[in-house]
Amino acid sequence: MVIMIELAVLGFLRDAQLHGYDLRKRIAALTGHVRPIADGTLYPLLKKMEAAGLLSRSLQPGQVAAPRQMLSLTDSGRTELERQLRDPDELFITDENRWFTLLAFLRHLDDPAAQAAVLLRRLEFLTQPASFFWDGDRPLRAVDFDDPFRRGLFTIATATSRTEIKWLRSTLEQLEA
Amino acid sequence: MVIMIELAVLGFLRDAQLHGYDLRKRIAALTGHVRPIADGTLYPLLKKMEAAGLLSRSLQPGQVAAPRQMLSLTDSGRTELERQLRDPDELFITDENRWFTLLAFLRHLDDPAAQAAVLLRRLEFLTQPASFFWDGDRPLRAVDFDDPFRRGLFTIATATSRTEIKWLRSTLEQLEA
DNA sequence: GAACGATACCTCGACTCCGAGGTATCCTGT
DNA sequence: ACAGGATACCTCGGAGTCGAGGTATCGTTC
Repeated sequence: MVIMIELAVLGFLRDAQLHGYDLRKRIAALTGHVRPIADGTLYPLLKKMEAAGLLSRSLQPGQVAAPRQMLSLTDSGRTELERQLRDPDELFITDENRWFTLLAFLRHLDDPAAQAAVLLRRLEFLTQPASFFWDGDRPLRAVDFDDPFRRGLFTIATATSRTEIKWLRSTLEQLEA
Repeated sequence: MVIMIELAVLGFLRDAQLHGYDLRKRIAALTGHVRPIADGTLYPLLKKMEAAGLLSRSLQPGQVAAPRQMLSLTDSGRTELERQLRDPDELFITDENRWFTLLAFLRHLDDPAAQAAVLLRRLEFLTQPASFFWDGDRPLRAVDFDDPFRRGLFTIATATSRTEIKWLRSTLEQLEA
């Protein structure tokens, strides 16, 4: 299982040096409304990433009270960010919350072709034949249900896919121009 | 952390008795394209749910070869399903994959008012003021970025929310009629 | 009879994440 | 001086999940 917030940590630190607390707040803003991240997840991860040489820390006086850790991305961290952006784990392609995290930092890939390759993966995912329910080999559609909630499921999934597919195609055209 | 697939197990078994292998395939169809569930997650969970009295198992000859376990929801399991549908964990409201699981089985709540209450929670979630990025106290919008990917993030999130909000409102009207 | 493949279920060590509880620092108010 | 609050960071035991490896059963083929 891939670490959900590692990419966010790398991405935000690529944007700018940040204090741990600030970083926490930015991650919360990006994905926390869907899925909050506990301190118990973040701080050990920061520690681990420092140990792995992905980021460095220096202690500074706090803004109001407590001292704070200034976090900076190392060259190694930068490389790791680019690696993760270029070749993201499948869950970053399929799970919306993770996909949004990926989008938030994709500009840090210099190569439009690499950016396009990532978008293509998402496009393939969204355009693959899929259904939530099957009758043997036959995918069931909204009309197969007299249940408004299952109908809603299809309606929502179809509409949201359509919107995103449109954006993906349009953005891919720009990247190839 | 709430068990992601427990609701799916309860829901599918509420639909019909199923063999473990069939159940696995249905869950995979419902949510597996986004997030596949490992056997190591499912089978111990079935065991745990049996121990908790939520489901019962009886061994049957397999369709082709190996013997299979026929799984049936108990009255207790039924009650637990209704409890989870009526008062779902917050993550089932906010995380799309889980929300879809919830929608798939919401018809098993008899009370339209209880169904409506769940939809209202999702509506509140989708209509709350939110942004992915902030500048101090100010939420940033798509126009604040010249980065096409962050712009896309807002575009996609806004459009998909709009679609679902529309469906939610329409369905709530039907439930109240 | 043995090997293989398909069906069907299981375990285990490792990893990720949670939530509760905690520590540390500084400033303000009593 | 002490308590409380806000800022800022940390740990730990428990829960959920993964992926790899495994067992069991039956039918088919050689």
